[in-house]
Amino acid sequence: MMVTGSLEPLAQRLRDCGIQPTAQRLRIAELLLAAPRHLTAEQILAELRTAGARVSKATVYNALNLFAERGVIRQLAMNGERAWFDSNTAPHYHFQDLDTGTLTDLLPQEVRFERLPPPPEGMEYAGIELFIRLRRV
Amino acid sequence: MMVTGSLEPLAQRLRDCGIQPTAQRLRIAELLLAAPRHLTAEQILAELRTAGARVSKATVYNALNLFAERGVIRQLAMNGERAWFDSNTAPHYHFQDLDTGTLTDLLPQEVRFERLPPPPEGMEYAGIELFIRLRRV
DNA sequence: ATATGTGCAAATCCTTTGCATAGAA
DNA sequence: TTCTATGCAAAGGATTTGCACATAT
Repeated sequence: MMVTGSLEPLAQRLRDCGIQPTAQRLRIAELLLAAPRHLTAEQILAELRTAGARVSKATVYNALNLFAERGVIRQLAMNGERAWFDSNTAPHYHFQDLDTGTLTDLLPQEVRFERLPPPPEGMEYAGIELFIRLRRV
Repeated sequence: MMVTGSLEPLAQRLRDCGIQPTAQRLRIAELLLAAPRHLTAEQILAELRTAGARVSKATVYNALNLFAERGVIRQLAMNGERAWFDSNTAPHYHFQDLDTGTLTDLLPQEVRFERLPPPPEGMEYAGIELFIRLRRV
């Protein structure tokens, strides 16, 4: 798709990841990447529709999976619940409020490891997922 | 239920957690607690049935949720996938093989934090979940 | 022209629920 | 008896899939 104006940098970013910047994908990317956010697929669909966009649920899931696979966003693991998508792909970790399920980014400098195990023979690190679960006192 | 023999210590452990040691619960607990393991609900159901036990899926889920709630086992969060139940409730972390989904325990001394953030106002730590994701080189 | 993406509805997977029956206290 | 657990099948929620149509290169 031919993209002009303020969306061009976003389109280029998708192209750089080998993703065709279609209209729907741009809207989804815009939503997530405008600011660092944690959103579920349903939240994204709802926001897009409220904003008057014509998008289907399948397309939202397709786009999110594709983005995550190409490293544009990060998919976060929750206990059995729905998946959250994080536009912050820099290494960072999360607080998780057990009462509300809400995620909060930790600053990278707030967590530091003194020791980590070497990967087993023939394997390499693909990422570190760290949740600090919180409950109300 | 009246329990005798080798299952008595297990039954007592359940009672200590306020869980009635029924026949089904004992079989499920036995499966998980005989050795440290990571199992899904379906795997447990399959193992029990192969072993000739008469258990329903609902009972397996009920028991696992109850055990996890009472701290007998730990439920692990995976990316959108099904839940895994871990019989090791001591603080520890995991390797996760992204190709197979398999989890491996890390020894507590293999990970050490040099710095962790203080919990936000009015909140307290409820646990730390750490997955080191691995891929084949 | 050919490959790729989209929308819709139906299908699938995992987990929970409702309710009648069985078992424990 | 009274409370709790079990089994079954059906319901539920999140995500994927199949396929016809639309859009991109």
